[in-house]
Amino acid sequence: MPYTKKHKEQTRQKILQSAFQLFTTKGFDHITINEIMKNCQLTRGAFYAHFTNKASLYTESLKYAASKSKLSEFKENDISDKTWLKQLLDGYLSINHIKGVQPCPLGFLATDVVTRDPEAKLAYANAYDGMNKAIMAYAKSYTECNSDEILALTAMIIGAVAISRTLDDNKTINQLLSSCRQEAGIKLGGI
Amino acid sequence: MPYTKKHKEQTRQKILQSAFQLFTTKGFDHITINEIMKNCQLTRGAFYAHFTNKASLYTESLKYAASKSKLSEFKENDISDKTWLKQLLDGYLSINHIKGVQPCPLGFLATDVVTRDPEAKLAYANAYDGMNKAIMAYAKSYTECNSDEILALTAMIIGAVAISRTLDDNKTINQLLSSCRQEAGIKLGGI
DNA sequence: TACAATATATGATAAAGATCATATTTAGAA
DNA sequence: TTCTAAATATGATCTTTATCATATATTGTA
Repeated sequence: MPYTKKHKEQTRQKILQSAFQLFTTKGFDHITINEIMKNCQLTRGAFYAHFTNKASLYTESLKYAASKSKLSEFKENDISDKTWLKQLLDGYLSINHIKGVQPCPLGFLATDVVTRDPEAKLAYANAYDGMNKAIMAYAKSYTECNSDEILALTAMIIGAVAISRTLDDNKTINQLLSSCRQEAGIKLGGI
Repeated sequence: MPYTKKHKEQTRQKILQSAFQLFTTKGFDHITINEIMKNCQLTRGAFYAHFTNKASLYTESLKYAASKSKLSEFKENDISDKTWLKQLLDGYLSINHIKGVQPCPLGFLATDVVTRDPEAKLAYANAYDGMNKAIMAYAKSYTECNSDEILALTAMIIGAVAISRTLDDNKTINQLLSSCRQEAGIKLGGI
């Protein structure tokens, strides 16, 4: 009985993490299984001991990321102060986020996921739902916003990330991000 | 001297139109040159008499669409009434738009364009700039909005389109679109 | 109507990359 | 230390598709 189950599970998670980072920043079609495996010090062949194919890895990596997301953590905590909002805005709408540090799939894969299989789209939709729920929960404590206003707010935040990533000029990006931080802050009762 | 220049130009435009429709709805990597040509009753081989390669077709089709966009028309007209806003919101934030009728690349290609070459990104950035300018021009007449607020508004609108396309449930889509129409309408001085 | 130049179509090539089949390595247990 | 089953690596295959090379079709003009 070589290798402990723990070891395999750890390897699996390394692959998921690697895949998530690369898929979100480059998109499904621009990343090879080779690259994903190399990125976590493994090789192509090992892949198929863990996943059936590339498409399922994509879906699994989305689920994996959602399960580790800070957004869901926030939801569980009793939100007791406004630091959550500040963290959200400063983290999500930041140049660091745009450049790929802890990317959120909602903004990064908004177009990419459209052409994926139903499972992948479902994973994306669940993450989207989670984000809305988390912000709605916050808004309930601190604002008079109804859920429609939160839907629009979420679209703005995700849109800002998606658009920022298409732009080359950092000044333009910062202006966009700053505008959206400002608007979101106001809408959510101040930071 | 067979074929008039006009004929070649018309063929070129047919290809551009076909490419734009297919690229925007499916993304660069999920459309083959074959499909683009078949979609306008031509075949693969004819393609290279008009364009050097697939990447340049993508860029050209973005420019082509931008040049025909209603957004730029709006900018040129003296905006004399509020029908422009109504048309924008009802057209852009509509299920018809989401489903691919006259797709706008800003929402449809937000992620896709990130991995394209600099020329394609520039074409996208120009279209984005055009949209902002058009809405800013409108806002100047009808609201007290500053340009930062318009940047956030545009992000919301584009984000709403991008997210809607990822979702399968029409009810959810309509709710999102309706929320954003509502918010945008208020922000821009009522419809 | 026949020609010429260009547009279009067809067949060939070649590269990339997902997946499969097989070989090798690893580490825990006897 | 040796053995074994699972994990990992390597090599081979096969499909897809962009692009190239060549052949055919078209149409305005003489």
